[in-house]
Amino acid sequence: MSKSLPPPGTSDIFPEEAASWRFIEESAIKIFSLYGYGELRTPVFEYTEVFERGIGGDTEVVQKEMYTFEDRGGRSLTLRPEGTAGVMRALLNTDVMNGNEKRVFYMGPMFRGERPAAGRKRQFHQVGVENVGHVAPELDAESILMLMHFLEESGIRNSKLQINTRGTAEDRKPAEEKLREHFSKSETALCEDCKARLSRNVWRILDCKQPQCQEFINSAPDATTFFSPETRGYFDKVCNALSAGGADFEVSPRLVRGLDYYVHTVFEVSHPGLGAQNAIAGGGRYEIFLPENKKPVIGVGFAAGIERLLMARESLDAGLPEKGPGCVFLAALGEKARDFNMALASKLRHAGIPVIAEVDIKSLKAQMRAADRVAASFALICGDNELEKNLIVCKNMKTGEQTEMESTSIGEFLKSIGRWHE
RNA sequence: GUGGUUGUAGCUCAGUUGGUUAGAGCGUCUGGUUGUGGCCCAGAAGGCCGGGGGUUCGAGUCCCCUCAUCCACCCCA
Repeated sequence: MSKSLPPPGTSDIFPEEAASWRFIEESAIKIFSLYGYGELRTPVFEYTEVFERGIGGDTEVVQKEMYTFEDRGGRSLTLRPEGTAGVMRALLNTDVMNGNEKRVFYMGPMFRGERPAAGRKRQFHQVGVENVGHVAPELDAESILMLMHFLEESGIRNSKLQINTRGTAEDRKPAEEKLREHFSKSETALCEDCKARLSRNVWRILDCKQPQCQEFINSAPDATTFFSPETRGYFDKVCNALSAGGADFEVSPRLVRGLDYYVHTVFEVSHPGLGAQNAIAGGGRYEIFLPENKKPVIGVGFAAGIERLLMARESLDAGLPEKGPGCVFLAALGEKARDFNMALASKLRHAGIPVIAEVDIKSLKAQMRAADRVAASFALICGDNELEKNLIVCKNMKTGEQTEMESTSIGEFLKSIGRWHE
């Protein structure tokens, strides 16, 4: 076994696989652009407080999953465990706090010190979007519709969209009381985790998968019924706009998300092709407090896990768009021909034709095998005979056809017959 | 962090109750007459059997530790 594996929970993405990644990323750029979003690139690490305040100190993520370190200047920095907080921090430098709407998307690696499992890495990758600075139910709905559009573009079928409302901070207090009241009655029967959640965060009990808790979760009151008429009206508008946009969704009063900053609409998309970690995307409306800021930044957005999107695609046997033509392989017989090929390779590449040239002196048989292995669409063969007459042998690897031609016109010929310019 | 699983060639895996020079398929390389790939045939290279310790006359096989993998819980994307 190799001793050169990357650290736990990370992986190397080789070219063949990277093609699928790029497909997802390009789909994201294409679709998000259709909705007026532009890319924002923020650092992969931030001051630790950006996440502590932005995500919420009570969350699992902040408490035990962050990669935090001190830099040489004694600053406490943290590798970003999610994208939203850093984006908000960056947008603070704009006029977003004055009600001006900003639409941005991001993509890149995130880091969480969890135990790796199916669909979970320590370095994982997300694409996400944020609509910041403006509140309207239509924007919540548009964000969700954009997510579904993106999934469709990415070739991901059979996904399931669930939505819920978390209300506002004021809405939650009375609802929380009712829930605590309900679960307190059966405290001794709850699982250990839920007993702790009873005081720390009752909402999470609704999310619990332990069998012994299900009975009490099912009999729990629908928390949203305790929310204010305004909040419920807001949520109705989101649902109506979603229906109008043609989205299939399910309202799940028990959908609770693990980050503290959510208010009003929350949503999650799951896919059957994954495993225990079946959420491929999730998000919602949020109010985020950052260091030195009294007012929260408001917005709505989501993130999708690229690894999980790829798993979903794989379960569907989704193919990639047709590959372009292969490269041209330059075979040489002898050192003179090899040197000639080096110069020719440079000319062809500058003409936009991808070229792999053999640098070692070896048998033509071996070189043709190599050409086949790299899936070359043409092989150009050059030896002493050709050099003398300024010719070159051009072999079409697919048909086996072979023609001799002037070496000076080979570039034009290849461009006319190949499809590299497309 | 808690459980379980696995760890033998570049890859996928065999290795019987511990017993001589550790195997297969695929891949790679070389050949099958002069300068031609894919198919076929022949041959070759390539393994501190994850690492360390122990039991034994003898360990890839048994025991302990360690590292890593995969999966589940937790939580999330």
